[in-house]
Amino acid sequence: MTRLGELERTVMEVVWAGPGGLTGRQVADALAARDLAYTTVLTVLGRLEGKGLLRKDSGARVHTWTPVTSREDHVSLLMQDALGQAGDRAVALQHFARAMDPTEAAALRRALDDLQ
Amino acid sequence: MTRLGELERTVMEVVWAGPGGLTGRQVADALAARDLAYTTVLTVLGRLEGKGLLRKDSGARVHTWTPVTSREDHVSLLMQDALGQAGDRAVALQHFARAMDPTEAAALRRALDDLQ
DNA sequence: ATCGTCTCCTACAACCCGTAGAAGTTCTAC
DNA sequence: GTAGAACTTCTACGGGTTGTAGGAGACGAT
Repeated sequence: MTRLGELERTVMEVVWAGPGGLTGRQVADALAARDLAYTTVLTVLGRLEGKGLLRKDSGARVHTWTPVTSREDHVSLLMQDALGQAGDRAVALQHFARAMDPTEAAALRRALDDLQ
Repeated sequence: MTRLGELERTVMEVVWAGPGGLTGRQVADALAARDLAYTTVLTVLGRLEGKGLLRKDSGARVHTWTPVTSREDHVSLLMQDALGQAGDRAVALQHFARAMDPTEAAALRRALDDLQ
């Protein structure tokens, strides 16, 4: 599991927010506020592809990038990764539960109940 | 939340496993298998202090380092950090729950139940 | 044929991390 | 009380990652 830099994360968020497959131009436009060179965006997209987070669909002239996993799946992986660093996983989960706000704890409980 | 390198994490594990406050020598001895220079260990301890993960208690001659948070608290923070990257936190929690193994899910459920 | 646009490759500076030596200070053993 | 051991602090360097981007080449439209 490779780690992401700040811009890389931002780009992932753009792609996740998009309708499934974005061109470099579309991503660059979405990041217009950051005033990046177009090639900068392409470089980052390429790196994210290299990290296995994006898949490139090469059209004749224009390519599009699509997220390999959903944002929530990705987050879930990160959380499991973090949990994997615990010595005592049950205790870590306890701490995690204790640190959650009540509505979120309820959501998590529902998720666990829907599990079967 | 700063990120940790591999050696940094290993050193944290040593300190977490220790009886509360370890000297550089003790940490270096625990890592003898890696055959590091003593000063390497000291450098890492200093960096971990800079990152706020260790507190240095300076004795007259020998200093000891103590973890600022428990390992499980640290893990819980990492998990929350990861969760913070979700767009829809409830959905992310769902994915997380679904990816857990049953006994661990049970542990988490217990933790949530003990919450009040 | 020219201009705009796209991709690919290369590059560079900053930062992080693993790694450690040099120098200075203090304790200890003779 | 002096030599050596042990300890701390400072500095450094090499490799990897990340943000940033330019140049060159390919291709389509006018």
